[in-house]
Amino acid sequence: MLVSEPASPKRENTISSPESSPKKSESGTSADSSGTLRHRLLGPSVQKSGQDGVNQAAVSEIIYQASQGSKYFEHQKRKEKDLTKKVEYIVNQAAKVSNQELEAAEVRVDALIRQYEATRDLTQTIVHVDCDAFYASVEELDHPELKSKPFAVGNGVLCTCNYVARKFGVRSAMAEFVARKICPELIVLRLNFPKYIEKSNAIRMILSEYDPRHCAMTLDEAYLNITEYCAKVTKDREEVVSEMRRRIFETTGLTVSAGIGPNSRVAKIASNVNKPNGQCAIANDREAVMEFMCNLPVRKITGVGYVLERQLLALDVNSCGEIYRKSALLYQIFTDTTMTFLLNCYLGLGSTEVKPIDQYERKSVGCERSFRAISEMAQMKQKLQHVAEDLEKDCKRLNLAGRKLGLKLKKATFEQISRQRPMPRPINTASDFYRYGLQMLEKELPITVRLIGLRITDLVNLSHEGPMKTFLKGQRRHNDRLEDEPSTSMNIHAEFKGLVDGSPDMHDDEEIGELVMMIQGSQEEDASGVIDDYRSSAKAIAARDIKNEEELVHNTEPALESESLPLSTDSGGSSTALVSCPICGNQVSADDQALNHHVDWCLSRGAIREAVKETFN
DNA sequence: GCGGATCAC
DNA sequence: TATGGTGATCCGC
Repeated sequence: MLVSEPASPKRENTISSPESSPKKSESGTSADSSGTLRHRLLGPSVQKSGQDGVNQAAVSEIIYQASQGSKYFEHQKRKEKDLTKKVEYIVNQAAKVSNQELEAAEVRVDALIRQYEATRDLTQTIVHVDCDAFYASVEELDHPELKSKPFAVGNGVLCTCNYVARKFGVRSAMAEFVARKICPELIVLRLNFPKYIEKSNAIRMILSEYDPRHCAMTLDEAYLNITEYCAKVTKDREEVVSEMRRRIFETTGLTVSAGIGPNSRVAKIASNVNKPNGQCAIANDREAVMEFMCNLPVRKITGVGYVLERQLLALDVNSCGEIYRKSALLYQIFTDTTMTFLLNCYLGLGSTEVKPIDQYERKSVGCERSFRAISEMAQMKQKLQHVAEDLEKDCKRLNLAGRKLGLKLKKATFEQISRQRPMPRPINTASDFYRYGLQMLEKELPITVRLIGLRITDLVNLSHEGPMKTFLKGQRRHNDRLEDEPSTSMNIHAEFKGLVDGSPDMHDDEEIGELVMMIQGSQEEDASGVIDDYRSSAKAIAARDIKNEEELVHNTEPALESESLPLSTDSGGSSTALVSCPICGNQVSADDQALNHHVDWCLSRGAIREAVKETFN
């Protein structure tokens, strides 16, 4: 059943003209970057829906004029120049590739394609659901009079805007002052998360009926596997999704768009096709999938951003189908990782597994803040302190500590620098964050910064139980662990990477007990001996090197953060006493664990972070 | 392992 | 006058 023969009929002959790229006439140093710079300044949401009648050239000119001369503008200009240089380099490299090399590459690429093709799974029906202009639509429910007026949600930078505003060329991620130049009558509302969270929960409640294990990526986006549901109700998948969308609209007043396909990649891309308030289904059929992908502009592929698009275009790869046409050349230019990613896109392959977001293990937690550029130490200390306190809050809430601390600075010029340092022990307090962060900051002086951020990695999970229980648990035997906590995010990472069982991805219980004591106990000063002991006992970090094969490339799977659970998904099923969530006001099981979990989710920065999301729609 | 970059949202 | 915050991953050294 595995068709090894690529469907795409033609592949560009290796003996193709080396001088076939017409647009290289301009020597790109600085003169031609004006055009691409405008493109860059336009931002990431240009090709999104709702901008049909927009005069992009005029909008682009206004943005350019409004930005010109600012530090931000100059930084973008530098970056654009660098990129142009890099693209030129790549084109030069491409010209040097010999026909012999191309032929050899062709053989390898074909082998790769056969290998990937063999993984194709057309048995699942995956749906990607995407709310239309989510924040804006929620606001319209409370302010119906806004429906006919251009308005946006955000603060300084727009998170999203309604479709009226989009007609003017207003977009998400646009600076507010720029947006007002484009659309002087624009109304800007501030973010109101409790409202968005509540609506999001209501939507997820409905999604759960179609797939209790759906994956809520953000407040306004989710993946479902409706294979089982369709079988159960013996209904057509399009009918099912249509009904689901109708129900969402009837109960929340919000419209959503959906994509249906054999895997998440196809579903995700398809959900944008008939936005807003539409759906698009791609049959679980190899030809249908390949055809759908074939004419897709490369920028529409999730994972292809501004930079990769520029590089692909320079190699005359405009559409997804052209990836195959140029695959031998691409193989010589890009890394294996990128090549794997591109070929999987061309083939329309993707993940067919959907699982709840809380099954993913968080790898870092951080906090950063922008402000007017400063250079005095006293002021920087104050900002650092503030960031450290915010980070502590998140750590406490998530019950995490970190073995490494990272400092991020953005200079007044918008140039960013980051410094990272292993800690003598896992840390999770503001005072530690501040102290060690300050040490790193001092090494960068003198400096003028407009942003300071702190982030911890190499996380230690302190959750579930208090230190005592954890300590006791540490005394037990290895075997006890398995039947213990069925759901927690401990070993999921390993499972995710296909390691499943004996993977030493996390620390075992003994280590955790030890860690808790170290953190809570010797808060002061680095008992170096003890620490070295601890560190040397740390297990080998598997995981990283395993991605050699298979996808996992460019976010094949959603890599997400922490807790996400709707209401009363509570599996204990015990007494179902309900209380009101203090955050969203919804009814939640009064069960301690369930309630805590829900509140955690409600407060989650992951949810709040949505503030700045919706980089499109 | 670190720092810079890219990407998503 | 003026352009976000959180998290992940990849790549080159």
